[in-house]
Amino acid sequence: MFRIGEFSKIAQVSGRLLRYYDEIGLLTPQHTDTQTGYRYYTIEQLPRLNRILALKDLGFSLDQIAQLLRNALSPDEIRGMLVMKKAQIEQNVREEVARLQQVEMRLAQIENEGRLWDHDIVLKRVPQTSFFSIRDQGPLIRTFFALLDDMRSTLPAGEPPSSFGHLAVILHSPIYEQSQTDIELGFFLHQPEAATKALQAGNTLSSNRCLMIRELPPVEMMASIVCQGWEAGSAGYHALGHWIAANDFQIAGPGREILFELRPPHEISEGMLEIQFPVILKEKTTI
Amino acid sequence: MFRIGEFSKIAQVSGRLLRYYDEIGLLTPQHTDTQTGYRYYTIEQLPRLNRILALKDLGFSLDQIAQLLRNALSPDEIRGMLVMKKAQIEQNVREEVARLQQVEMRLAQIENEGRLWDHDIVLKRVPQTSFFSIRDQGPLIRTFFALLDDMRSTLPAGEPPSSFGHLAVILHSPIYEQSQTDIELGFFLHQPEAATKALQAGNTLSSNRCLMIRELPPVEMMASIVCQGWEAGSAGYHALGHWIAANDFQIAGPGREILFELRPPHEISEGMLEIQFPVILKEKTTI
DNA sequence: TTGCTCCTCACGTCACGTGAGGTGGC
DNA sequence: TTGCTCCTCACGTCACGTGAGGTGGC
Repeated sequence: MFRIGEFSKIAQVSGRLLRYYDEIGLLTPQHTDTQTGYRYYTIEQLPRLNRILALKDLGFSLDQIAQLLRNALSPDEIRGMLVMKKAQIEQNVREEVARLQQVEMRLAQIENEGRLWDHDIVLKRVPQTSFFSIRDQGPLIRTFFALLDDMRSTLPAGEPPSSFGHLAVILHSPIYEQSQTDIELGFFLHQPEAATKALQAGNTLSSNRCLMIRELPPVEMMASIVCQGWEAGSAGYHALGHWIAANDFQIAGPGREILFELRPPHEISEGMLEIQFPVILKEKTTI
Repeated sequence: MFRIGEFSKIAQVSGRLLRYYDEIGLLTPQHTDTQTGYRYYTIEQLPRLNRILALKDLGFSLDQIAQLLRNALSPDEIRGMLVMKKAQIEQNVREEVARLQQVEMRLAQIENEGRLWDHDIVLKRVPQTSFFSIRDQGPLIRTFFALLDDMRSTLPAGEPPSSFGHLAVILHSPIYEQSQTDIELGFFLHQPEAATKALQAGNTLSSNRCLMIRELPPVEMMASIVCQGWEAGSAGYHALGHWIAANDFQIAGPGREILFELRPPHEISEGMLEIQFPVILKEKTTI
């Protein structure tokens, strides 16, 4: 029998930790003096504590550890927990590596320019999103309004329901070809089910275009700038392009334009928008 | 001017987050109505919010972000923060990868044996430690007592000071060669400075052996078992050896014996001890 | 008797999420 | 007037660390 101090020294943990594990029932001392409240541990309890610490190190919560040690789980259930944990750790690794890239990028930037921020361009990660959209080709402005009309005609009362997010345009063709573009217009979806319902409502399009719901993949590095109005947006494109080149990035996919304000058609070009381009570090070319 | 709801929708964050950032002074609304308390934001504040979110994503705390955005830091200081952050993330990656290995090992184990734990053997990570030691070769038992005597003679009153940790033995030669072993005996150190002082006190050894303080490297995977007494310890060695082979590990360095109890010589072999061996996954041999 | 160890509260951590209960604006 | 949005508390999160203030054991 050891008092808490000895036991904590043997196990290389704090007394507070042992008291806490007692409190939550994870490791109850062999005996507790009812008079003094003193906790007494035995050496046979050390392996259990070691297991707890080992599982904690794997990233399990104390709650999960309690389950794992209660012997209430079948090997299959334990395997399930391990597989989930493995996937989670792999995800963590991917995230940390992405973070690392970003930090390295910032470091390079500060070497080049002496500061962390260029104008109002920010680099961020964008998670996976559902996108409810319609796509066509043609001259930029005309196609945009045609798609917008089509989209509106599918919405109840021409207004996007509250489960819809912002209006966005995905630019599938290079931006400098304004006469023959390939663009996709749609709404981000907070709850994809709501849109499915809208689709099922059976609204038909006046054109023979196709409504679709798809998942936009997550983007690790998205260079973005916010502009007020399409005129400023044009300048924004230039700034973004310059910034991307100056920081040794290259564009790695279709750009997006997010329209924060859904104004009536005649003044829609005054609304605020965000221009986004996914980027990756330019691979170094051998000389 | 946007009310908090609109601004939060534009920025894709919660209202609570904006209120919190206001509360800690990280992002104060352009204007707050003194009567109603309503917060009003402008579009010019969006880039700042985006920067905050981007830095948060890199793993900085809100406190650090506040510093970074206060423009109170020189480029050099910012670079310093980034370099530190980079090192930290790299450390995280290493840790996550080690975790991943451990989880994979557990998965293999549950496939093989149908349970997570074999007897009382646990696999754990052991951090770097300072070790205050003395080393010699010879028959195991005799050399052990000789080294222990030597070590005692250097300690004030023959007792280890409180800054010393447990007594341990490192087995530099294979354990089955009991007649001609190479062992290192010493104490783990909580505060290396204290031991340095002990060394400076100038105690000389009766033998011509050498006291040393060195850093034991961290061990990612340490297979360990706790036994009561040297007899049980002998069985412990067998169990460990069996377990290591059965789980496709191989021993990857000198083993350790940690003696938790420093009893008087005639009954020291009754004390509790932990046997440890660093292991790695056996590389798969091509058939 | 004097230290030393142990005890039980109870607050702090970090960045918000999540109600509760109440009010302003169209 | 009715919703809708906004407000301010205030508790909860997770696994303890860190005192404060008091008592038991040799």
